[in-house]
Amino acid sequence: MTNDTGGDQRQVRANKLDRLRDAGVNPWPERFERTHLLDQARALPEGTEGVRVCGRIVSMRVMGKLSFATLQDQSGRCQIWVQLDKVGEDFYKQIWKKLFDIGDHIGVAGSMTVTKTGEPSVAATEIIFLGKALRPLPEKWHGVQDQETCYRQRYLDMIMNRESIDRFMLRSKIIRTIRTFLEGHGFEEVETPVLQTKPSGATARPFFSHHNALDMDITLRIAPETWLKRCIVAGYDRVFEFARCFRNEGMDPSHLQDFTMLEYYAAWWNYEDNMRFTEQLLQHALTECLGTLQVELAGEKVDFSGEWPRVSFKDLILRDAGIDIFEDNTADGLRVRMAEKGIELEDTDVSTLGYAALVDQLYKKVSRPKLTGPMFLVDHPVGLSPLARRSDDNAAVTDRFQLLVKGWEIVNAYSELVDPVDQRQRLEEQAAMKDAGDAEAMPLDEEYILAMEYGMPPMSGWGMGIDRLCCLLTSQENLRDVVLFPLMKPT
RNA sequence: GGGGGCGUAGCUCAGUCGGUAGAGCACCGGAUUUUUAAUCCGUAGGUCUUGGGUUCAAGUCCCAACGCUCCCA
Repeated sequence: MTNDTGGDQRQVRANKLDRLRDAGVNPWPERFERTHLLDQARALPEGTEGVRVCGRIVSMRVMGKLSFATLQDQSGRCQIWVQLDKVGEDFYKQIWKKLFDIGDHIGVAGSMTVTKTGEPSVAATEIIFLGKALRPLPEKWHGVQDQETCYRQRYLDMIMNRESIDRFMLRSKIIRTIRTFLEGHGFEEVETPVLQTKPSGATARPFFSHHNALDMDITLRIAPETWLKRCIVAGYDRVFEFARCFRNEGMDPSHLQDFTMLEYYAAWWNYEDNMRFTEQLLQHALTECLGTLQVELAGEKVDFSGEWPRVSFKDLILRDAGIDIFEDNTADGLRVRMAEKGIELEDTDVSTLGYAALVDQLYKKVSRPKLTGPMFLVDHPVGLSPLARRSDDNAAVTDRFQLLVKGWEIVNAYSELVDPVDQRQRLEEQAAMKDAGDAEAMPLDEEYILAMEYGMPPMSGWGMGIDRLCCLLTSQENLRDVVLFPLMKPT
């Protein structure tokens, strides 16, 4: 080939594809018999024979009769050493030099060698073509820097940026570690429906869809909660689910519409048992996955060791705003005192909020951003927690906790409400708020109350944003950086 | 919803006061038997996100759209 313009690198590679076929080389063969991952090969003693490795070519240093190339697989990288008189002159000059590109997949058979510069290398006696890449990889030194490309073409990000693939491997390990821990503590993994006839288990705006066969509008689940509690009614002692959930709300670095929530329910526990278990679970996960209980996030040290402080909702707001939220627990009373303290909630129509929603907004405004944690926020007002058990000591609050880290709510849990009469009443209040225009309020779910009426044991339930936890443990500040393929608008 | 930043070769980035579109890597041709950001010689590669406008002249200034991003709410 002489007059190739080189302008269109894809066209150049497409031409090489034809020439590979002309030379009798299958550009996409079906398999390769491998003996070692690349990092395993690197660790082999010098002189080991019969080594067969494979991977993607990520760099090539080609000379007249001798070449080096670096292969990459999931485990890492290893250099290969290609010598003209070992692989044959025709192959070296016509196939290897002319038709192999960075980005292609190849297999190499040979023996382990260490080069003069001390680099472990597979000295090739045979090179097997395993897959043509029609497009060039990004630049070898800088890789892909563009955030948009990293999200839209995550595979490029992961090919080029080792820390990116490491981050996703760590996410898998975190999930694996937690799953194993739960299984080791008597929890059964179950799967519950994503398609729902009405959203429940949280206060959030759902996605809507349509079921054609039943000609029925449906929503995607916003939480697996009421299904998992039905499992406890059914007789499971402890259940959990890694549940993909969907909430049709605002999108920012700490909220995605499509996210993974781990929920578990344990019969016979209360929320205090659950707080202690939460400490064990997360301390175990941190130790296993990071080897430390000190996590640095955005330049701030977060220490997960020991027992984490418990702070009540009331005390927290009293501390940060000087307001006792229970002194006059009406929306109007709270509005008056917020005005006295000069606290304004921009962009929110304060006059329409109910008491509970107002407390929630106040907390998000004056307290949540300041919290580094880890800290258990406890004793939430009843109106904020329609599915949580009312405290026996104070009917205005629930036996609930949230784990806060860096202003993020990582865990939400409570002693579950198992009283079907109280439950009905509270869902009726929610339904009334929904009728009054609160899009987040929970509708009344008769099917769920029916299940409750068959009898529930005392139990404590727990939910954790897996994506947020992964951000914490990988020192990321944007959820999209721990999601393989985040939703992007079409270009 | 409001505000800021960004969009130039496959990738990473320059581009001055508005005056011929630049580099490195990658690619293409050649040389090269211990390289590892290989080296050396020679080439080629552009709808400057899109659409309007101002101007003798726009990557550059103005307006709008699209996409990404950050902050505020």
